Amino acid sequence: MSITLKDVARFCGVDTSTVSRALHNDVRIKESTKQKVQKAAERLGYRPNIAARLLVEGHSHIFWFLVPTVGTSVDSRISEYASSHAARNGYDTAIVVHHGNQTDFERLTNNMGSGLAAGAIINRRDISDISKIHRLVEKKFPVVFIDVPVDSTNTISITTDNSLASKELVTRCLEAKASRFVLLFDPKRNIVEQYRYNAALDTIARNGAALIDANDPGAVKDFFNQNGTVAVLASAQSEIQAFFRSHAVAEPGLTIVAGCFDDWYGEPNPATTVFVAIQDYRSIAELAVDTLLGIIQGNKMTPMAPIVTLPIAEYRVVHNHFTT
Amino acid sequence: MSITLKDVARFCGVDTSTVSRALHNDVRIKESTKQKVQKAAERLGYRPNIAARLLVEGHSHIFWFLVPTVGTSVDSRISEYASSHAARNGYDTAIVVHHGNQTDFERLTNNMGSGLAAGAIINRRDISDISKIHRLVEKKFPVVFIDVPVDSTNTISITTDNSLASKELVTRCLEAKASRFVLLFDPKRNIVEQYRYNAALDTIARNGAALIDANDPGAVKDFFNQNGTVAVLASAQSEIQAFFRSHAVAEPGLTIVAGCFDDWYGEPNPATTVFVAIQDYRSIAELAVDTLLGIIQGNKMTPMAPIVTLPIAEYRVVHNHFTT
DNA sequence: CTGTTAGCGCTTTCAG
DNA sequence: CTGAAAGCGCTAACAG
Repeated sequence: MSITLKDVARFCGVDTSTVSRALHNDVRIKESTKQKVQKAAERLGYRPNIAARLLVEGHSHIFWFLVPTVGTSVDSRISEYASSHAARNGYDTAIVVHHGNQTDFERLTNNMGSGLAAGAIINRRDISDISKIHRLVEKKFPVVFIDVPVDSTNTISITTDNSLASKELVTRCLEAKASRFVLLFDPKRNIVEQYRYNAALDTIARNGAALIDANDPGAVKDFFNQNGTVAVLASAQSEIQAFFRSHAVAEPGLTIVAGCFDDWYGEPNPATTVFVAIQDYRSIAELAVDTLLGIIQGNKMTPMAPIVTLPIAEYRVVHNHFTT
Repeated sequence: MSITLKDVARFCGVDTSTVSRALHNDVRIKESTKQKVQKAAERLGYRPNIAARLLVEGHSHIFWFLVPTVGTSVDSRISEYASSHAARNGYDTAIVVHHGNQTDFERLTNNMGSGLAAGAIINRRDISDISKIHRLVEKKFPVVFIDVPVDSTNTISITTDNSLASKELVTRCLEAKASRFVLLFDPKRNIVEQYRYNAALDTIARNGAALIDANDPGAVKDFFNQNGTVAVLASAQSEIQAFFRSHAVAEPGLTIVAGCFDDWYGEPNPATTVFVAIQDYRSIAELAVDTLLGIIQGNKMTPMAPIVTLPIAEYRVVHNHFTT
């Protein structure tokens, strides 16, 4: 068995409550006993039993960060910032993966509600049914949604202004003289894709550029076989790259540009330039944590909109260093 | 307040112990009361208080996966597999980030030892002082190290056979006719880099190929300005890419190949081919989880070596689709 | 300044 | 088959 308060108390010849208070730096405890107790605790290797503390206090100091997967830029960056910011406020962060799997999601949701977590930041991407969460929220469990918003009056979502970002990416491509576009956003996948698709579509139409259907092989072939400048837009690098690899040919008179979100690794070939909308991970994370803290402390000072959208942090431009 | 055992008990007109047993499907409870209790618990929305359960049972069913950062391939892949495999064995996994920061690492280590975690899988990359962990291990806290091994008799580490992998990468480059090498491994950074560096060095020397010093600007310039085939090896894509971008020129008579670990995104230009050693994330993860379970169950059946090395899962070859 | 006491919600003997 | 009672380790009134 490990060392408990009782052991330290016996060792020091005081009561457990005195030890507890001494270790919490209670002002009422004499400095000398504090020293004595703290030394003893250190020497005996005392570690508080979190479960017992939790049971008494009724709430933990751990946030859960519920994500579909680690390993995507959004989730990993936001969780890094969130865990740092939470730590600054005395909370630890546990990142928990739901694999986009409804069963896992609900099991984890149950566990959250069982007192292990003080609150949760949730990316519900790939999860369709979040009624369990709504039940938790009704029971005052603090929850903030992130990235993929939820449209409901009693929840708060924090996300990037995807419409604005998508519009900006199209604009950059237009400035780079693109006159024909392929959009790889899938509006049926989720609301984020939908925003990105619609805004891009709208901007393309407004500027009289041409939209080519990515699913029409003839049109796509034609897309890469004319002169001029073309643009390919998607949420992720991998989608653009897969599209290039299955369709693109390096034509002398053709210039290819691309636009995507979050990140671009490796060289952009055959594209000459890629515009990358880097989300403001830090602001999203810190706002999520602050909001969660506000809810926990019953802070109704700042009545927030159900969905808060933040602008893109930076439009990074990746150039081709090794021309095709 | 939330619904407790007592509430359910009162609602059913039975004792709390009966409710507890009914919900655990205890054989001694009459089928009819079981039904009644389970229905009531469901209807009232009863959720067990994990803290209370933990307090009496003395151990949780949560593994901690302690990583320097999420967002690198190794950590994210392994944690995905580990969390799935743990779930199959009735354990949840919390991924906790130590940011390669000694203070965070030790605080989290303390928390682990406080009963919240049943055991931990640790990637101690970027953490120099792990004496706290050794103390935990002495107190029988189940720990398995992963990726970056620890050489000590009372801990178990699971890692890739980096020497073998590095040797293989060099061999592939040699087969691709590379005669001059640059190694970007940093043997001073950690033991993994050291293994990779030494094995590569050895294989290059054995085969009579030339090693060029990456820190000598003149030598590097010369490296890219001769005809023939050259190879650049590193642990991560980003290092190779940065090296290319600051030094490489596309020369007609020069062929560039590269070798690295874990992943390659985007196009490989100016390299024509990249050999990627993909670690066996799944085996590493599952072995780590199984080992942890073994330790927890006091399973001394399989006396393991302190460091277990696994072979690479796959050598992926990435070709240049859009030639320079 | 410190000890006594009660109780957090649950599991688990021990009785019956 | 079920109830009574103890106790996990800790915190927080309440006394003194």
